[in-house]
Amino acid sequence: MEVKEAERIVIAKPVASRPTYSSFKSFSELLSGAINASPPNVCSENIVPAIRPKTVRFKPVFNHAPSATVSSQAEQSGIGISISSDKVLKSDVKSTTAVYKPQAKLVSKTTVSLLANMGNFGASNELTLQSMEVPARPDLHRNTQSHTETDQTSKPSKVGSQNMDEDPKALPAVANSDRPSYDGYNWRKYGQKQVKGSEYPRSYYKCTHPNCPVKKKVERSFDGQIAEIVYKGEHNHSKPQPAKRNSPQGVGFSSDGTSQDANNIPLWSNNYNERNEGSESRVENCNEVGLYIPPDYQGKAPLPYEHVMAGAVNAGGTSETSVGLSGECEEGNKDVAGDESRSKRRRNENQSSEVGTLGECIQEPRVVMQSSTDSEIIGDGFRWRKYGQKVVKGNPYPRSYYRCTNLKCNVRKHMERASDDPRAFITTYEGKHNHEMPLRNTNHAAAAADPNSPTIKVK
DNA sequence: AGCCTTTGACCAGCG
DNA sequence: TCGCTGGTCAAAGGC
Repeated sequence: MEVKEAERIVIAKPVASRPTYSSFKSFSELLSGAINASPPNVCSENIVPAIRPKTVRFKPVFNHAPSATVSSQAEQSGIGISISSDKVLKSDVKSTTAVYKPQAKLVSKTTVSLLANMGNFGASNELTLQSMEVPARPDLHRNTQSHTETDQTSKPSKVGSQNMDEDPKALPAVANSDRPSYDGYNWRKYGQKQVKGSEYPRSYYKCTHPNCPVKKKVERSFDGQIAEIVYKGEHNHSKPQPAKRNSPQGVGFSSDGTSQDANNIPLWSNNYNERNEGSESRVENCNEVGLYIPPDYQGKAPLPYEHVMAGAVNAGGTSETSVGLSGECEEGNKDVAGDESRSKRRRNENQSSEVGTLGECIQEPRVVMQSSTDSEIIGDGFRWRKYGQKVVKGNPYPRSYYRCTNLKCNVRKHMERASDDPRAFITTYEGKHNHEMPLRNTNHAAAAADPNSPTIKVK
């Protein structure tokens, strides 16, 4: 376990400084570009049309760059974002967790609270929300999947739960972290296993759609935070319609993770459906940016940078924009809890509000605010609107949810701070951009060029 | 009744 | 060829 993180960490280590927005963009842009475009560059492998959501874990260094956003940090730091998740290291694609360690600063509770206010979402599905440790805004962004992605461990899991305190109903969504359904697809968990290299158990999910080959692997921290999410394959169907099960709990991410959430949760729901989560492939080796992505990494989470960047961006904006959903925090833990019966978990989670410790967590009613502002954040080259924020049970830090502002684009991303390692940000991308990057200016190039910008190294 | 989670066991790939 | 590890299967149980 330890090892794992270490590895992850290794992956990206942004410098403490916060990325400036600009830089951020560039970086992100690069990333985004990579993502979107399937540039000829490198990606020799398959071009996956669909975006694969990836979970990246960033670990910000706590240098505090107060203002620096993660992204910037990354850039500045010259992060090298190397992807070295264990898996990555290994050869396999497996988990792709890129760890990025921006120096995020921890934010005071106040900040947190603010953030929280913004929205606490609990995402629970895949993502677990992390507590609000929030770094100042930028930091907020945590990149997941993965899913992954909270930290009860290190932090008082309680915190996360706090949110949950709400009524079960209110929290409805507490979804199970297990499933990542927030992406709009329905998933069935078919296995869970403790993987050698990773600290957390890995859960295996299959898209419940009849002929859909898509599978996803999610590693969740004890907190429920998603440490890593790896998608395989592309959905050969549209997203299921929202109405599904009921989630007793309510909206949000259902415990099941399945689409329920979507249904239930109006807020999110809009987006829930994302497109494909995964394409099988991975990200392929290359980013558009030209960064080389290790095969292993492929398919997995997005590059750290992105997240980072995004995070930074978001961060800036996050608070502002973010909408907060409250409630659901807990879900993420599901897996964690795993063993417990779901029902119990759900109940407990929802009901129990033990949590609450941190003021941060906001127990807010599920409600949701939709992001009022549409703050559009541009981090990775795409414009993102924060539509939710939630504290996940295990993670004291809030998770922020972003959608691509492009009307036709269903891509979403979740960012959160790893509960187990506040310094780490986890970003999970879902879906694939079906449009070009809005920002062309940005400094992708620059970023790329920027020595500070993280570099991805592949084997 | 249907669907999902849990979990131990089994299988396949790789070194 | 053996052992390890990851991924998947499938029974049991719950909602």
